[in-house]
Amino acid sequence: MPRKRNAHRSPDMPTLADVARLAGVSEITASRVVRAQGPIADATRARVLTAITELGYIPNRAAGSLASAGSTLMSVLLPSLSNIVFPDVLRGIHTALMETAFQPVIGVTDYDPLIEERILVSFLAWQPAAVILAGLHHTPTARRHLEHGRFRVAELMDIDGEPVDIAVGMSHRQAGYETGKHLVRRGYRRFGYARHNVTTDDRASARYEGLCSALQEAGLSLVAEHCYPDASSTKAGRDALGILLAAHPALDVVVFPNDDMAMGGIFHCMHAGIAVKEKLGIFGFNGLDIGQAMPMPLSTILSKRFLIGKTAAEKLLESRERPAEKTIINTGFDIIEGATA
Amino acid sequence: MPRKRNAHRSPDMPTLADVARLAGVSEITASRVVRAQGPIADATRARVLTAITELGYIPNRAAGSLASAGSTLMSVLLPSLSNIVFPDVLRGIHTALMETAFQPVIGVTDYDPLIEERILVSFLAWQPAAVILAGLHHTPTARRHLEHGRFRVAELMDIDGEPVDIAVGMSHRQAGYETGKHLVRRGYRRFGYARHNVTTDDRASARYEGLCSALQEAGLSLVAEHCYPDASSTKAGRDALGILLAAHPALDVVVFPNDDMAMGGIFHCMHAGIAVKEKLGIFGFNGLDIGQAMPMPLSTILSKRFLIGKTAAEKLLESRERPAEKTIINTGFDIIEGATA
DNA sequence: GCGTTTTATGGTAGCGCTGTCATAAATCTT
DNA sequence: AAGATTTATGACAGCGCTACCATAAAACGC
Repeated sequence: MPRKRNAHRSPDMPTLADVARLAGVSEITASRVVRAQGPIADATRARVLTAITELGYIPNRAAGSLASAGSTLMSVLLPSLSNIVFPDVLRGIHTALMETAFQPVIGVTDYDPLIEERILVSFLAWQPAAVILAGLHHTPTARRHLEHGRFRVAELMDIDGEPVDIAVGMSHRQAGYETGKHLVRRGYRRFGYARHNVTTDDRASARYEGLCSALQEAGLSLVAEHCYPDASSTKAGRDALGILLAAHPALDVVVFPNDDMAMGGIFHCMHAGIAVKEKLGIFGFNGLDIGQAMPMPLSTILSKRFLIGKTAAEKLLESRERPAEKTIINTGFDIIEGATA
Repeated sequence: MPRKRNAHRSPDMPTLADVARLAGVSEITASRVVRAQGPIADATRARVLTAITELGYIPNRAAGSLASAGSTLMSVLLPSLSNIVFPDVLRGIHTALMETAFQPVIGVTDYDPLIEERILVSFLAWQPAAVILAGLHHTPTARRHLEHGRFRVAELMDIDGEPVDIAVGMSHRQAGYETGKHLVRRGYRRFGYARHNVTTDDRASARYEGLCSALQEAGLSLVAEHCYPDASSTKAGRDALGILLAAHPALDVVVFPNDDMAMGGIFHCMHAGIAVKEKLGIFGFNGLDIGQAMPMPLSTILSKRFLIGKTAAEKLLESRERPAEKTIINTGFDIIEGATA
């Protein structure tokens, strides 16, 4: 019976059957050549490859996914693309997937677990080979999907908790704690903290708690904090420090949730003629390149974002099946002494 | 005949048939409810929706794509994720797709047309609804695929050329030209240029050419240029300016291909005690937030990256079919006077 | 040289969904 | 009220590919 349905296809879009016919082999053999799977005689492979080139054949991944109940897609759910942190993670993922057949599909959750859940479900419709998300905190529904799905799962950035499958990152609580210890050791005593308004940034909160507990151990506590009523940015840091110092001029060090804001803090000091480090210490988080290229390199903690993304993707590729036990990979962090605290 | 092939599926993964059975309707009716397509009685829709919730049904997009010869994926090919420019574009795209069924699939080309071609072909295997790429310059093979494919195409950033379907961006040649005019008007005469090593960044080259022709019109020309032997970064700008000034101390203004490098230039001046603007003008490109949050806001050109991404994605969604005539949308640019030139 | 394993290939039956066409019921015309 | 239109639903056949099983030939073991 003749085809009835071709109307909606390009008439000249070749299929595997066309390739097989031209190469004089069966469809399944052609399929094996395309997927580089199973034993194929060299001569046969060459014939099929020639036919593919000749026809300009492009495999239909939808059909492949349907038939094999799996795909070469990797779902990546990131909280934000507004600062360079998550693009760095994405770059790491991309680097690991470069020479593989896998392709990342990106979603941005805006730090909202409900949006994360919604996007996750829509991604699952593609039967991804793996799902990568940030943090260990998800909605119950999302968590259920992650646990019961037939795909690998990597949770990035944070390792303080119980992962579904793999966690790659660092302890943000410890980073905050080490920040506190370091600054106390340096002689700072009157601590300020400049927060931003994203309350669901669990990592920032964990660092904050770590900082507080380090201060407590030293018999200190935060003298002042200010929450900038908007998202994190350099301007936010600059304005927040201004407000903080106006109310508490005696502060001798201010910790920021990230480098962007900390650089804003430095810019405020430059503008207001405050001697950074001598008069007021500034400490950030992330270790962005730009902070290190400043005349006075920012004191901060280097988070290994590229490495986290790359390691996670590589780890996911190791086995298609989820192993019995969970994996936690600590990529650690480095304190960058810098010149601002 | 009983199913033979279920072994590789989760046994409890419900299909449309399960939903239809539970709701007491045919598969196609259930399908119409899922896709919100075609006329459905309210009562029927409600019954199907209930069944979907009850079963936790997740549609299989691979099957849908196969049957309809189309997908809800939008392929996005970006040159880089290393600075915030393309993540900004991606954010714009993401914002436009937020409430739609479309999902971006990201590829990074590293400014290499051959990698772009390779990734494009692998993306076409998913029969995307649209392809978004940067620039108007592609390999002949890529161009052929773009022209003959059954999907919309948007080429971003640049509008100096002939698009395949839609182009959204600005004239980089003109931006460079306006930069030159502006600086000449300000009284600068001895121009330097600090380049980076990515020779395939066509936009940067176009700006460079525009700058040169503006200088020529004013009877001037570049006194000196330096090509930093590495990728663009703040450090690159800082080092490049150092080298440039060592060889040509008489320069009174240096133009950088982007804000990252220009900020590095400012950092060099701060470090070397050079009075920015009075002694040496610094001019960038992009209008990054961080440059504007500095005590001395960077003089630069604001490129509307978020808008470009958002506009392109919105435009692509307007019609599934490629219209007869090509569209060019000029999002323009603003000169930010700043305080550094 | 005769079983046994390995290598290379093919036939067939779906994977889960949607396009097409058909039909029945409800609503609108004049 | 009879025909024309719109609204709501369904039967069915594939979309292009791969899992599963089968088969035949070649290589191997002793």
